[in-house]
Amino acid sequence: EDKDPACPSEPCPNASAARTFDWMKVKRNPPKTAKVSEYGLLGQPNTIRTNFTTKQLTELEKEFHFNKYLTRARRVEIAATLELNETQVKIWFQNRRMKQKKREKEGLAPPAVSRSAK
Amino acid sequence: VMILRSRFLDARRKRRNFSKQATEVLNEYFYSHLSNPYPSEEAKEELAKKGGITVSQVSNWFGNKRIRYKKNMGKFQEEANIYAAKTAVDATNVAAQGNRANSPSTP
DNA sequence: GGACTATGATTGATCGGCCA
DNA sequence: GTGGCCGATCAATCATAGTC
Repeated sequence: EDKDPACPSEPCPNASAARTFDWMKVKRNPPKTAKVSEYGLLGQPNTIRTNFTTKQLTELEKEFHFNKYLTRARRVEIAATLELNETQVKIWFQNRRMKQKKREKEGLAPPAVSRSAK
Repeated sequence: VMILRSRFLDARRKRRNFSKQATEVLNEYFYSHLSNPYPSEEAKEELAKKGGITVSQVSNWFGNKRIRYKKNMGKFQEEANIYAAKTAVDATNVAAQGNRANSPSTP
């Protein structure tokens, strides 16, 4: 493949910059949320970010309120009930914890019941 | 299927663009560290302070900026040239070079 | 008055590092 | 070696602000 030397010797359209640094080439592997056999044929169900339903999110949120961390058993249970991977449930809790932390750090007002219309 | 995309009342509803000052500060850092636009936690705090925004907002800004920049570098050329002239601090050796000015916590 | 673009925020998922 | 968590980041998308 080529590297696109940017402009080692070749003059760039503009006098300055426009170089391509490593961070600009970073490519993330596509999500492996594949769920083979679900549709019998691929087509393209896999890949792409999963869209959690309101119901799933509600249940996850409810569980989170009860326990910030999951046990293996509980995770399996929830995954089955909500029709999600164990990994998805695990990741959801991880992200949720980070979100909680973020809100506590800045928000100062983490929780609570929704203040009627601001 | 109901496509319940109704993110019912997200927080991102009422969004306000940053002040010119904030944008200025962020862009200056971004383009003067174009080789590695990943500010440290300390740097983010300082940028937040200078721009009058939160650290999270600084993080969001850099996240969006990096993605959008690399997605369409051409579109940012003009902007890049403008800020490139302002400050030139090639980041190749920034790591070895301490921070600028004074900082609350002693390095 | 409504496309059409710019931009800040959210979020499922990835990457690298750490630890038991 | 294996697996979960953390912190940071990516990448796609959402919803609004701004422009014409």
